[in-house]
Amino acid sequence: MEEATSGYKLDQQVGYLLRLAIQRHSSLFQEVVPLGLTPTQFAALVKLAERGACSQNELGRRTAMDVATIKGVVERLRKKGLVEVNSDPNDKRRTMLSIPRSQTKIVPDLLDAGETISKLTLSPLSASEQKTFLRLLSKLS
Amino acid sequence: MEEATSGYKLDQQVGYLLRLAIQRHSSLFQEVVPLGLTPTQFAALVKLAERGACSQNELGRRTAMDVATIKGVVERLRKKGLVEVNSDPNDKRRTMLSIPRSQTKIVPDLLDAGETISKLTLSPLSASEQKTFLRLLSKLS
DNA sequence: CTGCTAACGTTTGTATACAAACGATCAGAA
DNA sequence: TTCTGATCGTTTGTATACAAACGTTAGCAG
Repeated sequence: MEEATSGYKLDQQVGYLLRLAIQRHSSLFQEVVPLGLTPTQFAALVKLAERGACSQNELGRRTAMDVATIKGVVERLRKKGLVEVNSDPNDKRRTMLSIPRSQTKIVPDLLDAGETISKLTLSPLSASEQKTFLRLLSKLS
Repeated sequence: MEEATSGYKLDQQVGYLLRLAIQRHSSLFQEVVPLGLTPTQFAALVKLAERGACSQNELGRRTAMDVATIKGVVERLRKKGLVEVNSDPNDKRRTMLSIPRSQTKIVPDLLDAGETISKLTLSPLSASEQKTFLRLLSKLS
C-alpha cells in the first residue's frame, strides 16, 4: 500500500482511454492504408478530394489542423506527388491545393481503405454498440 | 460537385472523431491542471503515485508510452522537480523513479484536477450516456 | 565459466500538434 | 485614398509518439 490515490484510477479516465483507442486505431491504420499515408495525411487528402481544390488554411480548418501542422502535412503530400501546390493569382496570400489529375484515380482506393480501417477499429463492438458509440463520440468533438 | 467520394465522410469516421475528442480534452486539460502539466506528464505522475516507485520502462508500459517517449516525459518531470531519478543498485540496467517526499502533497490536487477534467470532457453526455460511452470506449483500447 | 537471449535504457529520425511572433496582403471604413 | 483590422502563410520552440539501431547488463543454459 504505497499510496491510496483515493478512487481515481488513471486507466478508467476518458482522456487516457481516448489515447489508447487512438493508438490502436493508428496501428490498424498503418496496416491497411496504401502509400504509407499517416492518419493525418489521409485526412487531408480525403478532405481535399471531398471538398475539391482549396487553400491551405481552409483545408487545415476543415481537418482540424493547426496552420503549422497543415503546412508540414501538405509539404509531405507534395513530396509524394499526391498534392499540387499553386499560388492563387486572385489572392497573393493564398496557396491553392489540389490533387494532380494523374492521382485522382487513387481516391477510391483510399476511401475503401478508410472504410476497412473504421470497421476494424470498431470491430470489438456489436453493430448497435458501434452506432451508439459513434453517436456519443460525435457529441464529444 | 467536384467529387462524388461515394458514401465515405471523413467527419463521421471513428479515427477522425477520436482525434477531435482528444483535441477538446487536451484543451480542457490545459485549463484545469496545475503546474502546467501535459496530459502525458500527468498520466506518468499519477501512475507513479498509484504504483509507487518503479523503473522507467515499467512506468512506460503502465502508461502505454514508448521507451523513447517515456524518457522525454520523465526528463521534463525531473526538471520540474516532480520526479526523482536514481539508478537501481541491484540492477545496473534500471533507472528507478519516485516522487520526492517533498512533492507527495501535490498528488491529491492532481487527482482532484483529473476528476474535474474527466467530468468536463464528458459533460456533453448525460449520466447514463457517460457510463455507456466509457464502457464502449474501454473495449476499443 | 561461457555464451546466448532477454530486458533496460539511449539515440536518431520522422511525423503530428499547438502556441506565439512575424511579414505580406486584402478589404472595408474613414 | 489611406488607414486599419483581418486573413494567409511561415517560422521557431516545445511536447508527444513511434520505429529502428545500438550498447549494457542480467539471467539462464550448457
